[in-house]
This record gives sequence, structure tokens and C-alpha cells, in this order.
Amino acid sequence: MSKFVQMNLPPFLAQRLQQAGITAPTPIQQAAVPPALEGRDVMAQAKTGSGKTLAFLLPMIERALRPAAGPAQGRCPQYLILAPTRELALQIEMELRKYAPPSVTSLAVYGGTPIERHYRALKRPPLVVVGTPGRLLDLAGSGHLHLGAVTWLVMDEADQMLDRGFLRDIQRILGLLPRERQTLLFSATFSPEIQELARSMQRDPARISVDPGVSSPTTITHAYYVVPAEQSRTQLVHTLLQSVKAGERSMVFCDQKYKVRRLAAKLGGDPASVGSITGNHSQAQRERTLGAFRSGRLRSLVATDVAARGLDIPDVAQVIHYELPSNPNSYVHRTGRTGRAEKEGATYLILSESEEREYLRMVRQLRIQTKKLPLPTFVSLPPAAALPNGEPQAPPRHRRRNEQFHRTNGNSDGLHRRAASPVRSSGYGR
DNA sequence: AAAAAAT
Repeated sequence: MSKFVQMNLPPFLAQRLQQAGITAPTPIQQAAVPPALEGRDVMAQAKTGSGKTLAFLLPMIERALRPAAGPAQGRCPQYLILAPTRELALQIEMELRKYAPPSVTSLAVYGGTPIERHYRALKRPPLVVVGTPGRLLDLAGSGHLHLGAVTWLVMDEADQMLDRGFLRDIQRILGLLPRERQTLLFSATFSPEIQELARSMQRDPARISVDPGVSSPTTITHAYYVVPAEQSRTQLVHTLLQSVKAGERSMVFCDQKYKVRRLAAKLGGDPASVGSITGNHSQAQRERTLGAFRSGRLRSLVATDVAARGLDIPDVAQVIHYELPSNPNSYVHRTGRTGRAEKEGATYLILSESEEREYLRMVRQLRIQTKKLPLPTFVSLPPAAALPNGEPQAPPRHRRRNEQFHRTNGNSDGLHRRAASPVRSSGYGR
């Protein structure tokens, strides 16, 4: 009997998993599935690429297939999964479709897509809704989506969902859900502050930490370069991108959108090989680019943190950090796009000399081993692709950035957040 | 301080 069946998951699920090459549960699945099946709340921490998605999808499928339990059965969504980015919501729903029988109906809802499509789809409500907070609230507010029958809530990347910027939306969504429900939180990273905050949202949760203090897989090799000048950053990235084997892919992360655009333009001599993705791209472009990258048509992807969390892309051999990430969690999640499911991976961080101390402090905190590498001989860059007309070559000015910040987050809100911001902690180096 | 997320 398969280990999945021993965990009280239905035999057909075990069979489907086996067909997909999954024969045994990972440690997080072994630890999280039983309490979830028993109806308990779960707060689960496990490193990137360790199988957290199936750890909540499998018990959810089992529960959805149990004989009807209440009057709402079949008429309203009973399972809600929240994710911090649109592509992640889509990926989770695809994963669900892969393993659940057709009777477990599902829908991914997120912004940047025509809302009419969601109106239409919700006329016959699915059992499971996977979505990002904004569009969910929009649909709930306009009466197209009823959340009053949700008895199972998952927050994937829960620490980000509960962070400022998302928290207010999450609280609104929680306000629409019944108190009597199961709440499951999953992430590779949970700060003590977020764990404390989660307390009010859960009831006696099973607290699971597979490898306490470890958020990054040991199959990933960490290394860094110190570059003398800004210009050599780009050349180094280009050189590293050339080093991967055929069939393998690379991701490059920058902190800001304009840097992604600038870097992608400089690297993009061969436009078929380097793509970019940020929140500035249209949703259609984002999905097209990610699809091309997943399928291998695109070998390298330059991105902001929109692609840092959760995305499961095959054969990402290396993750390159164009600069020191502003936050250690960001480093963990970006890096976690490689070295998934016990595979090997490599990550390279590019630093200026002045950042080395701060980086080494971060490394100590994250309990990872790293080593400084000598600069390789640079492979010469292709001629730069022209930047589209009027694209800023430099960061937007401070004032404009703040204006946009307030606008996109709701203005009165922005002011309060500003006043409260001193409590914020970066978690290291203070 | 930036990025993400509704229009």
C-alpha cells in the first residue's frame, strides 16, 4: 500500500501522484496532511521546493470528496486559497486540476483579466476558489462571489499575505468567512511577529516546522561575486547566463522594475533567449512570458519579486541576484526557484564592496554556507536592444514614487502606514 | 525603500 494511502488519502489520488512520478510524501506532507485531515488548523514552515502545495491540496481534495456535510454543499465555494501573486494563484489551481477529479470544481480569480469572465464563471460557483486578494474582494463586494460557506482557508506564502500591504485586504476577506472554519498557513519563512499575528486567525493550530531554522534547501550552492563597477554587473550576469547547459534555465532578480527593464534590454541581443517580467507588464504578457520560460522556449528570465515566491519551474539551474536583496526572506524565496524537490541548484549574488559586510551578516542569520568567487573572464555582451521611447533610464524620482505608492494602496491608508512604519523590522543587522 | 495586489 502506498504511503499516501496509509495517510488516509484515497487510492485514486495515490495513483495519480504515482503517474506524475510522485511515489512518497515529502516530510512536510507527512507532517501536515494528518492534522489537516483531522480538521485541525495548521501553521507549517518548510523550506522552498519541499512540496508545501500538495501538503494542503491533498487533504483538501480528500475532504471535498467526503459525502455532503452541510446545506451549502454544491452551491457555494467551500474552499478558498489565497496567494500573493496572480501567477502563483494560477499555478496552484492548475496543480489542483492535475490531481483532483472533475467533481472538485475550481476557479482561479485574479486581477489583470476581464472581470466579466469571472462573473460568468461564478454563475455556477466552483467548490474551490484560488485567488489574489484584490479581485476576490471585488467579486465578493459586487455580490458575484459568496464566501459565507467557506470552511477551509489556505494562505500560501502566509507570511507575505499577513505583511503590511496585504494585511488589510486579508482582514476584510476573513471578515466575510464563517468563524467556524479550518485555517492553514504555509510558507518557507515565518517571522515571530507574523506568527504572533496569525494567532488571532487560527484555533489551536498544529505547528509544523520540518527543519526548524532552515528555509533554504541544502542542495543549493550559494556563492557571490564582488564587482568593482556598476557596468561589470551586467557583464557578469551575461557571462553567468551563458554558462548553463542546454535545457537548463536561469532566473535573474532585481529589486526594482526599472532595473529589470534596463538589464533585460542590455542582455537582450537575442530577444528569444532573455525575457522579463514585472508588475508593469500586462497580465497577458506576464503569462505569455512565464509560459515561454516554463516550456524552455525562453532560457533566461529577468524579474522583480513578482516571480520570487512559489513558482515551480522545471530545470532552473541557477538564480542570480543582480544586487543584495533588501530583505533576507526575499533572498530565500528568489533562491528557492532553483534546487526544488531535492535537485541541485546554484545561486549567485552580485555585490559591490560596500555591501559585503551586510551580506555576510545575512548569510549567518540564514545559516547558509557561501563563498566568494573570483570574477570570470567576461563573455562580451551582445549589442544592446533599444529601449522603447520615453522609458526612464534612471529610477523614478522620490516624490513620484511616493505618490504612486499612495495611489495604488489607497491614500488615507498610505498615510497611516507611514506613521506606523518605524516598527517594521528587516530582521537582521540592527 | 520597493514590490505585490482592484479598476
